[in-house]
Amino acid sequence: MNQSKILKDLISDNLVSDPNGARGRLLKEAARLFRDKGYERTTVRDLAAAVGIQSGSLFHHFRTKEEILKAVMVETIRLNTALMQAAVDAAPTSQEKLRALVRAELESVNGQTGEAMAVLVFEWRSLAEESQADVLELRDIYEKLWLDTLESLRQEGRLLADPFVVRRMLTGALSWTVTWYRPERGGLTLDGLTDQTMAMMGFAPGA
Amino acid sequence: MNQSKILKDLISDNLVSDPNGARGRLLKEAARLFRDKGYERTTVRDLAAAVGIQSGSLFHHFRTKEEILKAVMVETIRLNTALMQAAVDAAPTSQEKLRALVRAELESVNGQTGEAMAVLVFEWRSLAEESQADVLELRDIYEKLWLDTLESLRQEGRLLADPFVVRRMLTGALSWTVTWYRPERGGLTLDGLTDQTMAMMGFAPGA
DNA sequence: CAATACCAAGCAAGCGCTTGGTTTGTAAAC
DNA sequence: GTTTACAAACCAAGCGCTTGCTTGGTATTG
Repeated sequence: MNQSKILKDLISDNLVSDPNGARGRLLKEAARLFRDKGYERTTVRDLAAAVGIQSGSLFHHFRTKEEILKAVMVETIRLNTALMQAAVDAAPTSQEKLRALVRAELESVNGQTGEAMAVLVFEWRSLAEESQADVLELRDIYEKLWLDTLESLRQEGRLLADPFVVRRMLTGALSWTVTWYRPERGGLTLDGLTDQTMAMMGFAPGA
Repeated sequence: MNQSKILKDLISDNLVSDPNGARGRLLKEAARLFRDKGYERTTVRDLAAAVGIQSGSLFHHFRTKEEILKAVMVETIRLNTALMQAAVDAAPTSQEKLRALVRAELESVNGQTGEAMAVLVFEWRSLAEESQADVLELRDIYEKLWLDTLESLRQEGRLLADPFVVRRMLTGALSWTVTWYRPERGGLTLDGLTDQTMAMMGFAPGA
């Protein structure tokens, strides 16, 4: 199952918005603005201007500004859970599953959905506590993918550290790439960056 | 040279504010508030109330709110550069130097100066661009400590990945601990967490 | 008696959001 | 194939509130 097929399925199930529709376009622009300027510094007037409507008209689609932030996060997490699930299923061994997860997360963070993923990481505090709980529930689903894979490696003796700790370290390390990784300069590709991440943990490429 | 000696030297050189003075107390409270609520959500009235003065009186000590943010960052980076320098100097081998750096950064992030370090990481965007340049200059000094150490390990064949990439991965991973590491629960000490970090990279403890 | 530290009051600007009314898309009714 | 009906999408205006910061004056300190 390829990536665009996964996206289409989610759209037809109403789990993520069609990026060509009004709602989807707004969420895309919102993600970009929230990442670039931060949620607090982005005004509803900025958001409205980005999609060419008046600020008041936003509230026809969303009840509050915070609902926009939550929608960005929820839809992003849904899409990426599906992508990661597919990546894991396609890989045969534990080490290859880990590589697939690292690669998928790097792509989430630095690719198409990068803006939204950055928002998920850096604008967490701006979500109301009640909304945080809802999003956390979704996040647990895909955290399990990581933990199962890391647990297998641990049992195979190929990982020295605690899977829980490693997952959290990787969350930080991979998310942080959004602040410095620029594929257009330096010649480091996403595959190259994936190899470097694996190498950092002592996994030689192709082994 | 122990930690409180280092702090005292910096204070007498006017490089960091005495935490008992008016300015130092404000910066400490500011760091806490900025970490807890974010820079934008923290008002000058919040800051003033935290040290028991009127909001207008803040501007007797600082010209703008942003100047407070910058001061938090600059003083934190100065202190931690000095602490890291001491930690590296005290360790004999490359691996022990790396362990000392990891340990020192974990302590910066999760210990006394943790609030300010979290601000340095997560409130970066709220700094005006001009201020960012000033702080970046200071940061380069202590980044060099890391790169020199990682470069040595690389040449010894004990590190498979590129030092630049590893340092950035570690920046993310270690900073991120501030969002989940709670020494009071779970029984994982800072030393334990340091061991886990080293183990993740394939360095067994005490080797 | 000067400098430093502070207070009380408030201003101008910007914020999220509301309101009442108009346009646009769609599809059944005639 | 034009008319009617109606909801969805949007605009223009602005309200009530909060924001960072200023001002003019008063204690406090060496």
